[in-house]
This record gives sequence, structure tokens and C-alpha cells, in this order.
Amino acid sequence: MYVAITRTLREAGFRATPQRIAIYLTLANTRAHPCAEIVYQKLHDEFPSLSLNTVYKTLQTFEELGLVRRLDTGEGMCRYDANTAPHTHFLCKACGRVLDIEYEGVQNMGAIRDYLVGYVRDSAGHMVCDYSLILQGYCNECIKERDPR
Amino acid sequence: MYVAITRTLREAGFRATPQRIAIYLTLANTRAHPCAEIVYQKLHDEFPSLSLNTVYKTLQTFEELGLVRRLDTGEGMCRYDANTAPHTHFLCKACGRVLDIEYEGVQNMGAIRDYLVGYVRDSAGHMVCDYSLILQGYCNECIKERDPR
DNA sequence: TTCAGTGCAAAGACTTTGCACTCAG
DNA sequence: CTGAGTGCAAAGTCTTTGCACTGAA
Repeated sequence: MYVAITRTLREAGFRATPQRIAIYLTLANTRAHPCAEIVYQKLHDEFPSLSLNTVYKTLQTFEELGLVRRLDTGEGMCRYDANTAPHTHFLCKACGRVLDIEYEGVQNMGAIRDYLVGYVRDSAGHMVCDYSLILQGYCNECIKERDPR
Repeated sequence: MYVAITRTLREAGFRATPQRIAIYLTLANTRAHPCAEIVYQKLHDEFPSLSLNTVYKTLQTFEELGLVRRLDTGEGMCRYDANTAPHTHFLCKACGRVLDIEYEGVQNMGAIRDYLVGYVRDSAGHMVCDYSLILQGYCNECIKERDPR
């Protein structure tokens, strides 16, 4: 992973600095969709000199390179996800976590997606390049807590 | 519409001030999904004394009352929509407009939605209350401009 | 060696808070 | 009349900008 990100950066004409590598690995090794502030805090022990500013700039660079995806969940800050494959997010109104939703069991998810994109193109004439689907509700853990049978 | 919003506010225990009514009507009479600043600017002639702050507070109140829906499109500010029925939004990367997408021609849209909500409940145990689907791409007008046959 | 990248501080954009005044009920 | 709501100013939060220094290539 270390080698991969280093190579990707260099091939894109960017320098593979320790800060960039650390920020990328932090994102790649979590499922928590952290915001810049959290990434910064996680790296503070390892990189006491790291500035929040650098985290912001780096995440912006990564987004432009397509290494990372920005999530706007309406919480007032941006979250980041190193999983750039199209997938859905679930925001729990109780604990505030953002969870991944994989439609592994949904056989025809790709077909549904293609159908809707085609519908928008044919009915309105818009070209869809990307989408963001964020579900909101109560996650399994918070439901258990409220109703511990 | 004037009477309706007045009654809705009073029934919810809120005062029907001219500012609130004007802000609601502004939102109800546009499809542009304006942010607080735009609502403020639109009302400036009619209400020279109106403060941006009041627009923010009012929109917050409306959101809590379910009169208005907040949209986070990742543009750095919140947009508002008086159409609270579940529908999709399309953000044009070229002109920046946010358009409504109605799935009128999609017979089984409700079924698709119910199926996915059911899938998330059954596979992960999360309860989905709401969702936000934002498409991104190039709108019909911007496509025409680029390629005016 | 050289300039892309970092870190610091300051500024910027959007939104919220605090408080005295006002007007809807 | 009376307190919910307004408007002003100030503060807060997240993010970006400017610039001199540093270290990756």
C-alpha cells in the first residue's frame, strides 16, 4: 500500500512526501469516513509538526487525483473516503457515524443505476457523471441500544 | 398559499410574521433551490430591513417543521427546497444549477426505493428514515451550448 | 540544487450566538 | 401587554490563501 501510493503520486507528477503517504494510509485503513480534523488528530502523534492546513491541501490533491472521495453529509464538514468505488453511505442520526452500504446482495443494482441514468438522459437530456446517495436513519447498534429486547 | 403558511405556522405554535411568510413564499415560488444568501437578496427590495440572520433562523425553523428541506450539494453552502416530497436533485458541474429530477416515467420507482430500504434493513439492520440522492453532471442547456449542432 | 510541498498565521465563507428592541397575538 | 421574533454585531466553525522555509527528486 505504501509502495502503491508512492508510485501513484509520482506517476501523477506529485512528490511522495511522508505527510501525503501518512494521510493516504490513514484514510485507506479506516471505514469511519473521517473529516480533515480527525485525520489530523490521528496523525498528530506520528507527525507532531503536521499542520491541519496540509491535511486540507493534501485531501484536495487526492480528490483531484481521484484517490479519495469527498462526502457531504450535511453535518457541516467534509468527510473523506479512500474507497472510490461507487457505494452508498448511511448516516446514523443517533451516533453520527457514517457507514458503508454495499449492495452485494442486490443482483441488479448496476442495472437499476444504468436504468435511472438512462432515464434522466432520455427524459431531461442531462448527462449524469456521478452521484451521491446518502441514507439517513438509525444504525443497527443504536437500534439495539434503544430496544435491548 | 399565504393563508396556508400562516395557518401552518400558527398551528405549530409559531408566529406568522411577515418575514417568515415572505421567506416561505420565496422558496415555494422558485425551483432554483436557493441558499440563504439568495433568499435574502431576493427579499431585499420588499423588506429592506430584513437581516440575513433572520433568513437563517427562519429556514432552520422551517426545516424543523418539515416545511422545507435542506440540500447539501457539496458547494460549501446549504440550499433549501420547499418541495418536501422525496425527489432527486441534479447538480450541473458547468452552470452550477440544481435541477429537480422527477421519476414520473419510472413506473416502479417506489418499488425500487422500498426494495433498497428493505435490503439495508434486512442485510445490515439499519432503519432508513430518509435519503438524499444528488446526481452530478452536465445539464441539457450546458450540453447544447457546448455542442450547438 | 531547485522548486513542490509544508507549516504558520491570517483571511475568507458560511452559519450561529447574544442581546436589546419590536410587533404579532 | 408580553414574550416570540427581529436585526445588529460579534463570534464560531470549517476551509482557503499567502508566504517564507524545507526537503524530495
